[in-house]
Amino acid sequence: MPPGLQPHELQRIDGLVKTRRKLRRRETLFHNGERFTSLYAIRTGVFKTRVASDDGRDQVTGFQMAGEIMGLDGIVNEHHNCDAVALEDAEVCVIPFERVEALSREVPALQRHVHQIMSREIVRENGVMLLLGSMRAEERLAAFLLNLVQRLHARGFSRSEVVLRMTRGEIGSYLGLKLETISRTLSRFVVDGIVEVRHRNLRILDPQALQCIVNPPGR
Amino acid sequence: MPPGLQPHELQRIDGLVKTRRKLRRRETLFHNGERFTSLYAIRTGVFKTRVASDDGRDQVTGFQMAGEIMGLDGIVNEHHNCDAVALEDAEVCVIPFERVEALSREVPALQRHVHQIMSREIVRENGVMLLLGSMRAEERLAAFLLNLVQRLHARGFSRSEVVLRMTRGEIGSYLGLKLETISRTLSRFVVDGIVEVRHRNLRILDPQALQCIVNPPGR
DNA sequence: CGGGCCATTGACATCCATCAAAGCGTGTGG
DNA sequence: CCACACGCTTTGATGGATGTCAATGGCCCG
Repeated sequence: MPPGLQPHELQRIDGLVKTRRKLRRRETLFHNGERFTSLYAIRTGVFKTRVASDDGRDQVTGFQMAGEIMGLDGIVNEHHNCDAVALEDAEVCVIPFERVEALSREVPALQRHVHQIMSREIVRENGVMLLLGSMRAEERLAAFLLNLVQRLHARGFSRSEVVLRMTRGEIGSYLGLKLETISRTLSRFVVDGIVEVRHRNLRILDPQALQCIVNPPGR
Repeated sequence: MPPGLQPHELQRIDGLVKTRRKLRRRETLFHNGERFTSLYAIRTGVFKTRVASDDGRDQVTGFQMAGEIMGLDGIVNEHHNCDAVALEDAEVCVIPFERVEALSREVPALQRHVHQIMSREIVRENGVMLLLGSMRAEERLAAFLLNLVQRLHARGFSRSEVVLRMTRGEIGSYLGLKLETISRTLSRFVVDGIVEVRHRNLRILDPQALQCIVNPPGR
């Protein structure tokens, strides 16, 4: 939601949402190649988005959580360019893009908001490129964990405890690493007293140590 | 330029361009952290964009050429999030973003066009993530070369000959590899009769072979 | 004409992938 | 409600791809 709106504008923006859609774990919200009509705002649950190359390799391009928007990749070709899969039972708002375009012609604050959301996604992907292109396994995982708790904390969750909704393999795909490397690197963090791990429950004991791994002081 | 416009609309869109700006090789069009006011459309020349981590590592996030738009990353925070550097003498159109927003409220075709440009950039970055996350050095370089000639060909240049405007180091940064790896991999392509290389002049002898490297038949 | 950047190539090191095996949970069906 | 099976995770051993360090050579630009 864009900030600082008049009540009547707020009401109209509320009206953008056509329906809500519930998904069970593993269900896909949209598929690569599917016709694009709507954006999706996550109400509850965590999703992953992934792209695939022709020969079957795939790459997780992001993990999305409450309040985040999916489907922006579909605008350019009128067809979605990735899959969006629910990692747990979830609910999304369906927002027909035509309505977004129509209303944002009339409400500059909404127009600005849409541009910012798309720009934010571009900036996020720039960061992932930096991570994939120049960081080592330890650094990638540390950056991932910090990003995850930071986003969860912004949503009112603990600053230190996380329940991972994704598998080691999915984390690995996102970070350009194999699942064994994720597992091993996590184990090393445990030995070093940086995190506690029990299955998918993770507690960050020493966030500063993670920060140091991401940003080696002398370099 | 968006397609299918009325003459008077075309004229107004022409009016979006405030000024032009010429740059010499190595000059930067905008810096990370600089206040964002405008988008830039390339008229001539090739640019690179790059982001940097706090500790000084940097990552080339793209190479841009005539007709492409730079600066979209600046919208979200009102500040640019990367550097844009001319790789050769170049000229750009300066397009104040406020005007874009104002006019696209009145001209739906322009609004649509802006959305598509941003979405296209998101899709492009998805592809780079796939490349960085899951491809081997040979595959990355083959994909890079094919993408380059394809974009040059779309601009009326040869389908097989390229003058690389960037160094091996810059290609390596973009592809998440070291410059020695780029050099070695190129040399291997030469030995295999796939390309000819003389300094920055490159001729693709066997595009199908490159395509096969990108997309290994059995996988 | 000279200097510095860029590129090439070799030798070696390192990190991560691969292959493999075993343990643990979870959830599903009987 | 219990038991089994499958998926996920962990851990070890090994290998391969790419990074690192180093030296040389060639252009291009000044």
